[in-house]
Amino acid sequence: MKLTFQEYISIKLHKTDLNLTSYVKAKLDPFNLAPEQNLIMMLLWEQDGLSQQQLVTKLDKDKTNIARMASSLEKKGFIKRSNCNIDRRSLKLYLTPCGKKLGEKVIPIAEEFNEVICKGISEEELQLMETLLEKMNQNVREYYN
Amino acid sequence: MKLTFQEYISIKLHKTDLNLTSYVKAKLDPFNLAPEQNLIMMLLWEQDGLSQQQLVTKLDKDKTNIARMASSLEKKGFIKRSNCNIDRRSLKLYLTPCGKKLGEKVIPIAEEFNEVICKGISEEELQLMETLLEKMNQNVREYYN
DNA sequence: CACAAATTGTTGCTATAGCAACATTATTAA
DNA sequence: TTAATAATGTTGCTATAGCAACAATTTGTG
Repeated sequence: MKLTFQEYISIKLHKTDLNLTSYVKAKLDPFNLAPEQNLIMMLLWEQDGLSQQQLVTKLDKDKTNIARMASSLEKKGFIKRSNCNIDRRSLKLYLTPCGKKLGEKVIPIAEEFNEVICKGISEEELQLMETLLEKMNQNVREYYN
Repeated sequence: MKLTFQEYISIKLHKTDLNLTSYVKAKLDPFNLAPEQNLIMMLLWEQDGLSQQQLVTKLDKDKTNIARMASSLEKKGFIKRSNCNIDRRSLKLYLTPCGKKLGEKVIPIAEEFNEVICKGISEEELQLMETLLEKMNQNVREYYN
């Protein structure tokens, strides 16, 4: 079955993701915070003192990215990195006062963003969407093995 | 309403997109073709001789990216770029014999990929997913204006 | 305990992704 | 028809994104 370019679900998904990311980027620009860096901050606002490796697991990203984003966040003064006493290989990320204050401004924006994109979408539809996304992830994982 | 990190639909969408892209990347690596470059090729296999500006519109990307990817595809020998006679600002992209032959191998892979990720998902569910993705795009567009 | 293996993080590389500023060409307006 | 404006593409910048190779540290095995 020959598909047209527009028919690939992965392409639509990709475009939507880029579109949403671009919107987030614009919203966060005034705070000197890039979208992916914000994901790290979101996790730290939930739980301070995570290690880079923990962020790798939670964000499902390469350790290289995490290291560079963390370094960038440190340069901006939002976090401090310090070596873990128990495992001296490990770097832990701690919010600075500046980073904590940032959360008070940015978290409401993140929640508003979520409301905006979900407007007119029912709880059931949202739930199904999550299920389908997870199903796709699983399909890919299975195919790898 | 305070959301947990895992509850943001945009984050799940983003992760799924990255996961799918990473899979595509691995599948296309043997062909010396990056995922986004492949999108350009897909469009050219459908219709040869598109201009960079046409690709910008179809792919919803910045012209900078298109220019650089097109340049890369040209270096790899899959396409040739030539100035349009009617509008001399415009660059048109044409498949080389090598680029045409590539399509015979890669298009089946793209279709197989689509089947893999859609496994166990019904036509109705897929349709709803597309509708919801479009709805989210629309929500963002409206909020911009 | 000593050495092999795994873990954690960094550096260097390439590929997206988009903004701003610019050059060239085409179109529109006065 | 000339001048202002649009459109098309390029260059330079920053931010993801992930691979390979490496260094430092910890863990596991003999």
